[in-house]
Amino acid sequence: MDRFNTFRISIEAFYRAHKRDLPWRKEVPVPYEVWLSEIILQQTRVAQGTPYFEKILAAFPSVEALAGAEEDHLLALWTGLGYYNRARNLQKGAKQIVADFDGQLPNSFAELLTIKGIGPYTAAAIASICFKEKIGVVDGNVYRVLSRYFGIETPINSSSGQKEFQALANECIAGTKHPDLYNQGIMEFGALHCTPKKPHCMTCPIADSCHAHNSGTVLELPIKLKKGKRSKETIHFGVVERENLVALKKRGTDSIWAGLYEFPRLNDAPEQGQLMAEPIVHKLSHKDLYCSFWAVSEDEISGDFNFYSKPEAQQLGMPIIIADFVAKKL
DNA sequence: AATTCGGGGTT
DNA sequence: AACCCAGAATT
Repeated sequence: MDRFNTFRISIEAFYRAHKRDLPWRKEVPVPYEVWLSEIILQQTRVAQGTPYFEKILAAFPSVEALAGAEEDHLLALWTGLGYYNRARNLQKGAKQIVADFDGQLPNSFAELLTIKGIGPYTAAAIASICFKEKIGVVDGNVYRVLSRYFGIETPINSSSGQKEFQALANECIAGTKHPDLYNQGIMEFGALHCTPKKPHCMTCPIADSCHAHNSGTVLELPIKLKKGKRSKETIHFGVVERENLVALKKRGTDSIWAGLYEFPRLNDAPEQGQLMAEPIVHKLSHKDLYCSFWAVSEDEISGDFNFYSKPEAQQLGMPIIIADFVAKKL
């Protein structure tokens, strides 16, 4: 029994004992539902993403429905989830699947990779869960579990590290009869047991053979290269109200909040305008946004904005900071 | 190889 | 305040 198989068998046993009951986990998985859930869960905790999965699936129950959706409708349902290009790419992918694959998810890792928004992780997840293909998933959980168990010190956010961990993941899954079970198992093990800060080593079924545990380096792994400090940005929003309507402007496809609606921006604090609340620091993972909301007249704003009622606005995709302002202050 | 995409939960 | 989350696209 080699080290890969010992590890894999323990992971599968853990999963059988501890698997969570999630809406997209079915006896016979539905590829569309697995795809949708995996896109939503990118860089997103299961607990945060699950309600979004439920309401987006209800609104768009099939690939065809998703392909035919109004972009603003999809983005409205996505509001608050973040990484909004996922939603836009999801719909591009749906159109691709309708056009090129007769509305059915392709059934191989290689073909799945050709779909917009599907990268190595998502392709491996769908291929293994739905079609039993033996490609290892590599997500944040897998980096942590593999680096600790096998004692890998290559930085996980380097391209060489990504290659090395993918190869290792593929070695681990190679001997299984249940690729779906193993791949979900290692993620579940990372999420529930081999956690970042307080791993449950005292009750770990594989602590005896874990390199990090035996060398006292559990909390040092995985290695991740530090990134620079977050940048700062100041934003002045111009809030123009007229007869229970408010001016909103749809953002372009570049930079943050692509395709979302927001109050038209002002270049600077306006000469004539009323500050509606103390400036808010909206923290993104890579920058801090210092946001001020100014009540101004229509001639202070420019560009192709339109006026919307509050209910109309709430049918559009908005950054959460704008959605909250519309909900509470208007 | 680096950077840029959100927002919320944990520590 | 720092870290992390069922990552991918772009430069």
